[in-house]
Amino acid sequence: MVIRGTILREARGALIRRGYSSLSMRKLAEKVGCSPGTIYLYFRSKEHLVNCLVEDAFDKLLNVLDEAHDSEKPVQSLRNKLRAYVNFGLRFPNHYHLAFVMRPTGRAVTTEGRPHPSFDVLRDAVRRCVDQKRFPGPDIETTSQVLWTAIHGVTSLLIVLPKFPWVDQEQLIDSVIDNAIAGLRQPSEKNGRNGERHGPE
Amino acid sequence: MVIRGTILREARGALIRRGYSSLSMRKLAEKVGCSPGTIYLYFRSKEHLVNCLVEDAFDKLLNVLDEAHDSEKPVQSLRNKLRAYVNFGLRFPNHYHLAFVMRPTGRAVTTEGRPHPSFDVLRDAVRRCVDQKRFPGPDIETTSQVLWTAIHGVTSLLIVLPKFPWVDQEQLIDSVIDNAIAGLRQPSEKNGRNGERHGPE
Amino acid sequence: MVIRGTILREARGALIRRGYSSLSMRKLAEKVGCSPGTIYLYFRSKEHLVNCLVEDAFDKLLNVLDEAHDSEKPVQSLRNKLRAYVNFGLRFPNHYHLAFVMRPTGRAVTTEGRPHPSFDVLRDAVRRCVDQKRFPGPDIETTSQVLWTAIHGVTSLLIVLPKFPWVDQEQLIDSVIDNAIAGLRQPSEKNGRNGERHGPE
Amino acid sequence: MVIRGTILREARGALIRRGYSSLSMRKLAEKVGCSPGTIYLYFRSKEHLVNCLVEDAFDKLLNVLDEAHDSEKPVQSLRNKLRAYVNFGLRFPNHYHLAFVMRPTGRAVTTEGRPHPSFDVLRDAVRRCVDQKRFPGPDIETTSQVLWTAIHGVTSLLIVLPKFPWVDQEQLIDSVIDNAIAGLRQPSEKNGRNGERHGPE
DNA sequence: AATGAATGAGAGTTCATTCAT
DNA sequence: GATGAATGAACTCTCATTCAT
Repeated sequence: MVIRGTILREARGALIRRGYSSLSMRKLAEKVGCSPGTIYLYFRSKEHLVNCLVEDAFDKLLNVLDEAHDSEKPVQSLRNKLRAYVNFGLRFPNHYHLAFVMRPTGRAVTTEGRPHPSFDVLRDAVRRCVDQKRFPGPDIETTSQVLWTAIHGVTSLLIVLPKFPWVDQEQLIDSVIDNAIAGLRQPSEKNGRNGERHGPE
Repeated sequence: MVIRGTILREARGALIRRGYSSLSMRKLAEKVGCSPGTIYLYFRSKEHLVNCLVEDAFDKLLNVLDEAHDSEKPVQSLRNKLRAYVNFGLRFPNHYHLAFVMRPTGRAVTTEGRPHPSFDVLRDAVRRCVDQKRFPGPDIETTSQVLWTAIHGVTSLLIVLPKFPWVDQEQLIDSVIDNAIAGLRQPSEKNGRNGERHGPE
Repeated sequence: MVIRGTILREARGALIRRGYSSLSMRKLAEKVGCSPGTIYLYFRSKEHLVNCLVEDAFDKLLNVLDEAHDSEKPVQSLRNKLRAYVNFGLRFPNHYHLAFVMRPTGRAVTTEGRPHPSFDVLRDAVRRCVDQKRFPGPDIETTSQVLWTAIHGVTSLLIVLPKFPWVDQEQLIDSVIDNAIAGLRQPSEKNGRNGERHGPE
Repeated sequence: MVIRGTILREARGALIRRGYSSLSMRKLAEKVGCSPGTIYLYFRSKEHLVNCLVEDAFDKLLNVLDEAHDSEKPVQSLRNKLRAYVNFGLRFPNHYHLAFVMRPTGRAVTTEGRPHPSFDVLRDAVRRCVDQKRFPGPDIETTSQVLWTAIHGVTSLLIVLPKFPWVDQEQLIDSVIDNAIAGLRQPSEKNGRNGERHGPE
């Protein structure tokens, strides 16, 4: 069964490097050190193989979020989850890319219209903050999605554009998380797209 | 020369729908209504064609940001730029995907280590806010990158996961932008990744 | 366009020799002297190629039957058609095999439940015999089918089992046709499958 | 040893449904419920397996012909054999197809240039008719072959072209046999392929 | 400027078969 | 006896690309 793991590992790398269509079962077999047919003993098809990769990525993410240090202070706890999310993306960029950037099928992230359990973890952490009056907003769903887009933004850009002249990476990530949470803590000023309705800025 | 534009247009659509490797020069020629060889009169290779697509995408983005309504109120002006960025991504998901999601090499987004001019537009807008004391932070570069990751996060997720059960899209985008700017306006509390150093949360 | 003919010719031979599934597009290309892809410039798929072969076979048969020497004596005319049919099978065993023995799809011989036009030629010849009182039977359709099965029997067996210790081939064919027609000329004794109902035999 | 029978049975069905080359040892094993390797314990190779199928088919046919109800009336006896032959083909189309239609080599039907014993049964029945003066012709071999081609014709066409708009099947078969025998009973008019030598037709 | 016929490489997949266990 | 993992060759078909016209 060690060969199955090898296939997954090699496939993950190749998939990110070259994209779905350029992931060649033949070349993959060569890298793995087996014959093309052998892969089909473990995976029904190329699509099945990629689906397994995505599933794995989500499972891994869910584990990471679950295990993120829980604090009695709910905001700190949320902060830990957010940071764990980004760390996961940076330590397993292939997994992250698979799950949220490449999305060969997009199936895994939403099963039948419901978000993936890993998003539930995030939402729960937000809910606890609201329950304990740390955040004003009543709209837990919106808040959760805002936070998710924030950390996805920094994670995916760092992965996809590693050569961009980023400021210090740690500082950037901290700033993103700090800023997102800081924004939540004060009563939101609703400043819609039409803009310029309030006082001088 | 009209044929060149047709090729680019059809290629752009097909590229996103099917991915780079599934973009077939033969099928492209069929859609365009010319022979396969004809494409090679305008583009050296498939790679060259795709590079041209990416360039175009960035040019288009730059135009959009430049033309975003400038206000005398610098924060409103920044807000307009951010909103224009998201709008660009949503109205031209093909371009956006090409420019910021798909290209693993990120060649176009950073030419020789320097950010693309469209990022300069964003940084300038931030600088004006700081100059006019709307934002406390002195670190313009970090602030700009934080804002970029925020709007990239929401833009790319909306594009990549259209079936996710998002809250109302306009509301989400507004919230993201509001929250990001709100966070900037108050003195940031530095709450590092080790967490739990401050008072009760 | 000469290459298309070459492909068809080589494919016909290989198809009979090795059967549909063993007809290899690669090997075919090699025999033809072109690359595998070239075949696909002329035929959409392997199935399409084989269908063309079958169509051709039927067209050829129809031609042969149409051109069979028509006599003023209707039975002689019928006899000529029957003999032409067998001759066709023996001179173009590949075509015949394709049309009536192998039948990879079986489409060609009956289009939407109707017999192929070449069967019409045979039926017309029978009808003329009946019209001119050479044959007693009123049932033209049954008579035609009986004759067809007779000549198909000898044709296909001669093709499929060339090594069987046949009596002289010409004599056999003549005997088959003679016998089939001789049987028709006398009022048929209906001797059902249960048998032994009539007088001593 | 029950497994050997299962293999043969499943193979027979698959062979006809899908053709020789599409008969997959792997899928066969799956249907049988054993591993691919197991089949090779009973059959040296795919070819060997198919040869066994053909042998079986001939054995079965021989049994059927032998057991066909023998009558004291020799023509009726012959008729019974012919009818049994057709019935065999229709009740075991897989076997029949294997034995007389599919095999291009025709190995089984002629072993070292001699006809298969099942043809002997037919010839014997003919011989008895001639011995008892029911048939005029002295040429038993030709007569036997003529009869064989007749019943093979109707049998194989009914199997190969089930969708052809045949007249009632029983009626057709009876007509074929009646007609073949009727033809034999009257002195054959020798009307060769050059035709038109005799009186008006 | 444009074509269309052609190519060689390579894609995913299935095959009959082997062999250590 | 029987297995199941593995193989290497073969499959149909599509690809980006070239080039004589």
